Amino acid sequence: MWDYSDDECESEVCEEYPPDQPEEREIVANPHLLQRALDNLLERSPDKVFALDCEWRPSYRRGERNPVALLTIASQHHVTLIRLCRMYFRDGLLPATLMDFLCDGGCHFLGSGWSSDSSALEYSYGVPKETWQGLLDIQAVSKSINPQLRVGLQSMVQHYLGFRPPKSSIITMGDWEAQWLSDAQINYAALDALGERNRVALLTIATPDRVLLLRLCRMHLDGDVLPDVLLDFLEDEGNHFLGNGWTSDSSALEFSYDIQRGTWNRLIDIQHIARQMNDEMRVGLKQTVRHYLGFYPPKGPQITLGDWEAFRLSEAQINYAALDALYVGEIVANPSRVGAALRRLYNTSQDKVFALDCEWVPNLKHGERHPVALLTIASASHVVLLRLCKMRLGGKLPDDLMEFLEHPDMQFLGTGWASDVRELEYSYGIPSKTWDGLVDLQKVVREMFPGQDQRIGLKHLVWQFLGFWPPKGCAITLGDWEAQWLTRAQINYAMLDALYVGEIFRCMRCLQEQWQAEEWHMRCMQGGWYAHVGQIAEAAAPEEGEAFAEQDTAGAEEAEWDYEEQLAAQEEWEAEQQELATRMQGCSVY
DNA sequence: CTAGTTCAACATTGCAAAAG
DNA sequence: CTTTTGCAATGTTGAACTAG
Repeated sequence: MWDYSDDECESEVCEEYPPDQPEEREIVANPHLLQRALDNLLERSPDKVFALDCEWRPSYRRGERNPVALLTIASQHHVTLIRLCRMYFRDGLLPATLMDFLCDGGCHFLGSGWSSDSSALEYSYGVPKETWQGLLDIQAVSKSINPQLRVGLQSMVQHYLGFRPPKSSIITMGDWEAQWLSDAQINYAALDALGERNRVALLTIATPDRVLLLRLCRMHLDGDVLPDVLLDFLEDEGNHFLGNGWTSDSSALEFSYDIQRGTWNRLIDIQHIARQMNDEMRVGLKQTVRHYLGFYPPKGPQITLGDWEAFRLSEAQINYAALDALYVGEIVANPSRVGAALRRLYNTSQDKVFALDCEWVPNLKHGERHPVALLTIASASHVVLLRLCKMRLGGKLPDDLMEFLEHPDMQFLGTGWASDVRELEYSYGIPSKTWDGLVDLQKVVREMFPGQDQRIGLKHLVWQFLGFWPPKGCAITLGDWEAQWLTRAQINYAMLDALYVGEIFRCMRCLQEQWQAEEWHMRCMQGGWYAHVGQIAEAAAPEEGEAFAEQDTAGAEEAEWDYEEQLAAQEEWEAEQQELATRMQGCSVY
């Protein structure tokens, strides 16, 4: 049945032992001697740590699987080779004596790359995979302390033991593996290295959670209930945990060990922190702040979310009032008056930068599609509301308007303009190339902050650059834009919507000029925004800027505050890392 | 050689936000 | 209410390793 004879196998085992060979070894090929051999093994192994390995004949054909021929059980000073191939088991299952030994809760088992061995044992002798729940796979350990190192035996031996394993035929290799695993010193060496690595290698992000995962795996051996030591450690308010992309890990843990996600409420995800460290602007966002503050215990002056909101709101009132009072609005429903209105708009504008926005009756039902009802054009001081739905245009915009829109000297702005382009093309056949020169602030911000959440609506832009949350009632947005008379609220809404866009753009430009902070500069360069807006700024006349100086300084101050907060957070994080490092020292995996 | 795994890249799905 | 869009979780595939 076997390619190589039994004698050959045994002689290899006997002759090729390394110098530090075990004092005793035993080869069992008779089921009746099994109990005695196991007792003997237990007796000589005070630490009850046993390494396991299986050997079977390689299969070279699809579907062909050879049963496990040899099971090696090794303690520090004793190796027992159980020649399963020589034994006859009545029901094809391993004898109870062996199974009892393997399931003994008082013993600790080790393996290397055990998954393949366990599947082979299951196939050969019906050993259920659950038997190995408490087995510690040193490949996993090695991976957790040194993810770069290959988990092959060659690499691991060389790394942990400092010499190259004898490279020879498959047989010697296999036997050497048995010997290698049997030597508990190796395991100790590996685990010693683990403790050491834990201290220094904590920065390698994968380490903490892998180690923690191993602990769980290890603890599970001793009983179905999670050990109190571990639970206490996890729920100890004095401990701090770090993770990297923890969401997926926590779900895996929940699935595997039924650990509640709530356990990780206090866990700090380094990915989040890192993202915020690199990005000063987005920290101002409400959601990010909530997230941010939610993770850090209140320090110094208590800054709650409510306080934040209050702080913002006071500014919001100022801004909102200023915006509302500053602008002159004009509603045009007569095609013949479009030209005059646009000329007024053009003449009162100093920088020739115009913000555009469209409104239409919402398509509430499937297949419904309403034409654009209102086109809002805003300069820095004037707003023109063109009620296209009242002009009886017959699917074509007035020439004056088209001329205005296609004028090369003017700069147009929009946010999320893609959908507006679609609607305008559908309603009035405006070719999309008309908008080639249009700056979409949404796109600009997306370029500025790569890697951030790209779902940036006008609401967020206003918050980010103007410092308050615009009131955006659904009732107005979803209202009837084709009504005979627009309500005051609708007019306000439409005006502000367009004005916000213009204000944001001017705020950006002022920030660009005023804020010489290095990060900002870098970010602008990176995002290509500098070139984008800078070009426009050069072409256009200088901005009067008086009305907005207040806002800009406020924005700059705030950004600076955020930046300082981040520095503090970074220091705190580093301190926590230190603490964690010392803490992890005390919690070796084993 | 085959079987099993791990990890990446890619596609798919569901969800939340934003738009009117 | 519908639609679109990006994100995050999930599923799938294939290459690279490791095992005998």
